[in-house]
Amino acid sequence: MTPGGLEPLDQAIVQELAADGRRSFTDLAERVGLSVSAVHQRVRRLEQRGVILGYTARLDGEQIGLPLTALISLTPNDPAAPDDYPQRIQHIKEIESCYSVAGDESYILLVRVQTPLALEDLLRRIREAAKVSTRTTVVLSTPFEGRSPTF
Amino acid sequence: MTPGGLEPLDQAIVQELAADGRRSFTDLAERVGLSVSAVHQRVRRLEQRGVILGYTARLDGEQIGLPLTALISLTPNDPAAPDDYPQRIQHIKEIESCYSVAGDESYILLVRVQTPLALEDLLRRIREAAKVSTRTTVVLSTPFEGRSPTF
DNA sequence: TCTGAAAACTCGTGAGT
DNA sequence: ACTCACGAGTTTTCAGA
Repeated sequence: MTPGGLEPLDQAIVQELAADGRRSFTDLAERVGLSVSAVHQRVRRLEQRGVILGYTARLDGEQIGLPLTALISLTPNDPAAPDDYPQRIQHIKEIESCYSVAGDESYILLVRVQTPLALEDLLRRIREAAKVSTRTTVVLSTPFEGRSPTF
Repeated sequence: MTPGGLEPLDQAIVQELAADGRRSFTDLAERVGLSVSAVHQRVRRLEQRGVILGYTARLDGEQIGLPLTALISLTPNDPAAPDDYPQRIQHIKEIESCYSVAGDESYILLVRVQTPLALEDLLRRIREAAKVSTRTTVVLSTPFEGRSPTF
């Protein structure tokens, strides 16, 4: 169980911030048993090393007007074309995540839009920008999402 | 363009917090053009209404010792069984997100583990807990993930 | 890399418009 | 619903071990 390249103290800090990204240094210091300034230094170092990539508010898609979530699989039209798909589609704001995958398809995208019509338009833009075929799986509901990892 | 059930001011606040979940109220106040306490009130209300579900640090899977990401599709073994799959698998910590989907499969899971062996073990636990068949797509790389939505 | 202390800044609340 | 004001708490920096 555990060691994954990260010191126990850093691991504890990172886990606390994954669970609550707005936890104060004072609070973190108590939980991990260090002084406030030691925690401060460690968090800054974790940010600089790229262990912590950033902080975000998790939002309810329904309530922010993006009720339709979908997973889109991408298959290149021309298998010989250079593999620069992420670059070609990164400007498309509706794409939240992009995974390069092993399997029948090359990429899987997670997208959020307002309406079915917006999804149709999005698919057209993705196909044109990346010269790919798409296969779309609509998300009906999200039992849970973005839970913080345990390690 | 825009109105999705959220006031422009709330929209601006929420967008700032999606981009940087640790932004201070002072900072937010300047950006949206309100007093600090007005922003404070609005953020509290957004949290209570469930528009903001929480805050998290985004972490680098490689660096925290969970380098292997996978997408797992679930198909019920017994199509007549009650649909309580999320409940049956929510205790499994490696599962970060769970989507109920339209299509050939019933659910798609996003998971993170240390090693191929840990993935094998995880699949066994999922199949046993939920009485499902699984189809696994291994993530080779993540060009981008968890980008904040624009709305 | 840690601690402790001081200064600057931010939070959180309450009163008032 | 917003602003202003104030005390409490937090962040940030620095010297020293």
